[in-house]
Amino acid sequence: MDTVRKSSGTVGKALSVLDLVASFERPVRFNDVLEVSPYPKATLYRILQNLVTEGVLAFDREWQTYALGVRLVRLAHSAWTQSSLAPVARPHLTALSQATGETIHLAQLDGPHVLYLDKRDAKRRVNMFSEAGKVGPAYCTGVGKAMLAHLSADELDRILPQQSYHRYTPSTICSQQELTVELQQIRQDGFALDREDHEPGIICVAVPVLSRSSQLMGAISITSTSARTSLNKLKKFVPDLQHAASQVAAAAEYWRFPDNQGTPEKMEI
Amino acid sequence: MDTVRKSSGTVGKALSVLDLVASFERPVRFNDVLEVSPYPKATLYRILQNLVTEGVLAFDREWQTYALGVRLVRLAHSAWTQSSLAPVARPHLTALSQATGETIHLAQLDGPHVLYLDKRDAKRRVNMFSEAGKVGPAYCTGVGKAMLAHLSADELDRILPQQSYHRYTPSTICSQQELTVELQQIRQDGFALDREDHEPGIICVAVPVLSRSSQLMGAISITSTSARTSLNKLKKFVPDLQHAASQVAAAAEYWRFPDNQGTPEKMEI
DNA sequence: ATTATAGTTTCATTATTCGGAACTCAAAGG
DNA sequence: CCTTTGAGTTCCGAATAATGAAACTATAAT
Repeated sequence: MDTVRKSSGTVGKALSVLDLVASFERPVRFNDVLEVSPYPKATLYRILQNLVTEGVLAFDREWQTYALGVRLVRLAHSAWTQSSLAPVARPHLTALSQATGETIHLAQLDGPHVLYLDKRDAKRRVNMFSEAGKVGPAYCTGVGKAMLAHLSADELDRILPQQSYHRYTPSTICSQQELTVELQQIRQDGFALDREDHEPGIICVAVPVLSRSSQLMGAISITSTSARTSLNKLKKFVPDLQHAASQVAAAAEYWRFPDNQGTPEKMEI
Repeated sequence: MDTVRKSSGTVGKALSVLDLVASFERPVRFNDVLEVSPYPKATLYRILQNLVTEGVLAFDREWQTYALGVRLVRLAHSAWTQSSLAPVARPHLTALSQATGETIHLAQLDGPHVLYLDKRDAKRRVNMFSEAGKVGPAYCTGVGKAMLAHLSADELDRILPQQSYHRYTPSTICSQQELTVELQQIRQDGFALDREDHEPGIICVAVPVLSRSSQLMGAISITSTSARTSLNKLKKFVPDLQHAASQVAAAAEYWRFPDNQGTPEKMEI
């Protein structure tokens, strides 16, 4: 189902096992993993042991189960802080959320999937599939389509075939052809719409976050329900979204600029 | 400074490089990493390349920098969801926060450090990886001491020498001897106090989360400022804390119980 | 033109990993 | 009580991947 990454080296294999354990969404026994893993018993055993000694998997003696370890949470904190748009985008998301009163999402691409990095809830609570760290499909979400539309042809060729094109709702885009047409439109408009593509009753408008050199950095969206508002009303927020996106892009680019600390002492002399 | 984990296998080396990159708290150039890494140029180069192809490091072509990749955020989301106390503790933390109006922390041990898994601010909720995922010292925080007090002698022998015993404030416990005495007291009392050990003006009371078999699972704390309240007043919350801790422990143990799905079909026949 | 610095590639050597097979252990079945 | 079964663990020669000194390239500084 979920595309397995090419796991070339030893590290790749270890990470693929980590993904395998993650995919169970509960602590698993050795045999559970063995059944779905491509590795022979002895090999898998050793890989699991390594991961446990490295603290990236946790082994529960009592239950004899493996689960993802806390070391990952620590690493993710660093990842969130240092690598992504998330920290610089924070105040802008809050501002958007307060200005619109709707749910705001910040996302990046993780391979062929959308990965949600941050979220602001509307005052009124909407029950929805998404929290920081969660992944979702790219071909049928607002942020996903906004990002796909701004990838290079090469990257699209690699990523589009990896989409599942599952029909979540009657309005889901279910083929690469349809998607390609939609992406063309999105590129022209500068924003993407989610017309209940992914969840019935959930609509959204999204814009990409692009660097000065038009490199894709991520996407921001405003989400609501068709009961409360309409796509046309949501579209009114596009300028705000675009403003926020450019602010975030500028902040992200500026943020890494001062780190030109190659040889500061020399320069001062 | 920060203790480097024993990195036995290939995976260990890769993870140690990941930690190295994380420790910069900003995107880094190859040479930055090289200078602090124990590996020769070619070796480090290959390790970094592997990590990039695996999506666990991100390489920025334009700046030629490495940063932790989003794949880690996804894994951490799974780790948070599946392995830790965090998901089951959530409602209990919220309840505590509302009952007391103070800041609540949930933490676990990650090696010798305290790793914060969740937090309730007196006022607003906190984003997942911005606060959750942070690490702190064990020997001078409420949650840290509460957890250390309930480790086995073996584990203490391993972990106590790894503490830094840095004097953050005049009241910081700065030696293993003093700490051992304090832990004895904590074991008797059933709760730990932070008497501005870590930050001036910040006080806290913490209790461990223990399984039925007295295995340490984590710790919960109520934090406040010495300006607003006192240790004696905070102590009044100990029963609430202990109640919450036992609820969380029970929930966590129950939660993994139904997964006894070894041979369900056979049993039904 | 020369030197210095950062990053990349090569390849013979060395160390790890691989995985079939054999083993332990505990529980289920006769 | 003995046998069977299956999960989990260990062994060890063969297969594979990692290692790192050195050479190389590209770019910037002198």
